[in-house]
Amino acid sequence: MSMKAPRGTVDILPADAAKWQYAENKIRNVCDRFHFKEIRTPLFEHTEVFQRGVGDSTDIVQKEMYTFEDRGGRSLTLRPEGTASVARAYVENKLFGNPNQPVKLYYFAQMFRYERPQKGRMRQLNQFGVEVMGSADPAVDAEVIDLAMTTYKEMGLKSLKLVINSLGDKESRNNHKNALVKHFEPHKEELCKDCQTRLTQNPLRVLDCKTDRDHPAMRTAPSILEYLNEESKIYFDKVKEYLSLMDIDYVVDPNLVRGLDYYNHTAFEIMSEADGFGAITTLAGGGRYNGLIQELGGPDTPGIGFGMGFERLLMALEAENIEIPLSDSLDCFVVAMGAEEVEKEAARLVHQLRTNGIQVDKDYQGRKMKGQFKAADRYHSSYVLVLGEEELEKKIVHVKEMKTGEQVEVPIENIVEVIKQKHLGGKIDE
RNA sequence: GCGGUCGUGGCGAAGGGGUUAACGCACCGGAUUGUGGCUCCGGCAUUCGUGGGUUCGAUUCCCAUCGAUCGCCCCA
Repeated sequence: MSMKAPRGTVDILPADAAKWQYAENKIRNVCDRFHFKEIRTPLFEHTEVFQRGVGDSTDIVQKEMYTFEDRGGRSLTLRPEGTASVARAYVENKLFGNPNQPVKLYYFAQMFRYERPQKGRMRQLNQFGVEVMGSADPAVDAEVIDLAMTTYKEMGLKSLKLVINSLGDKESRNNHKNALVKHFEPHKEELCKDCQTRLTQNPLRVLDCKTDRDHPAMRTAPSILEYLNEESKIYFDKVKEYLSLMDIDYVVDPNLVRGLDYYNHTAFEIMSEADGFGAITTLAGGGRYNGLIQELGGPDTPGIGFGMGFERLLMALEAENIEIPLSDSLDCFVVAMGAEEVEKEAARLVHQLRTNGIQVDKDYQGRKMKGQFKAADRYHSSYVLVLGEEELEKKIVHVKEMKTGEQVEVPIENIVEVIKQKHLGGKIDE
């Protein structure tokens, strides 16, 4: 086969699409209760939106973006994440002028990142995400985390771990950064290559390194939490307090460093602890980004949000053996057997039933009667309507209830009525 | 971007340099002249991811490439 979906992309076939719909409906329901509104932004943006929004030094911008030039010579990029786009929309549409602050938004969107695919990592991925812009209340941080946790819990997930940290405000971050450099500088030669470059570009990341995790200097490295100034510390304490009173369990991990430049204060990740989940355990991640909106040309506006991987959500459901209730049924299957006149009447009948709110299908493969019944059985059809030469002549149709095997004769003109009564009762709205 | 494993019919899965590439499931047809879920019989021919090489001959050996998968980096 030469025509294949591009690497890192997949087709979501009907059986799976039903699961997606189920999960999406659940999530929309949660968002509705939290009073979040949906926003849809373009699939691509000017490349600069991500360069400035996400940050030039990040992996995403440096090596993962799908960037192309359009026919007008503009540099565009398929969105690699959601926050920068939403922030751009917030600024461009002057949502900061809306009296309903904070603006609470959610989105379902595909993201694109040029990475090596593996389980739970695709080049085109789907995220559910949330952004709250316009409030610096720590209770909002808790609300956003609550929304994510509620979503997972209502899907039935149990093996979850919420990890939080504070990156502090600008002053705290700078002080910590300087302390880190000072701390690791004497050991620079002993650290891995990546860490040596991290030390100059983004010292925070050194703490996250797995290669050097056992280096003695790691243990004694200055924690960001020790460098939080009074204001940042109070803020973080309040977030934790709100989480506690909502009965949301969390673990503070001072080494949790989110990969995007725009984060400050609260950062969090939700991970799966289910057995055999794979190497990638992060289900969702997010944090506060108080400088981002200003960076994109808007007023100085605080914000916080998260991105939740949809593929990973479904993986987690599978890992915890959570069944998704899927309905795979059919009200009626019309079996037609005979000359063209019969086929014509069958087509008319199918149409008539459908326009009366009944779910109907028929055979189009030229199957014999037995084959048509087998098909009806595969579709789990409740009823089979048999129409042949005889029936056509007598203007009737045989209605067989598949579950019981009972079969009755019904005049064609009454068929809609009878099916509705027999099977669907008052369920159908006209 | 780096490393390990793998790539046979719709699906699952044997095999191994040489006439027609097992088997199971599914599907279609027949036994049952117009009725499903059981049983029996039959059918399912363009071929062993793709390209190249070695060879008298390759699906089986070698190389490359693409893809899948697991791990590293990093993240959803």
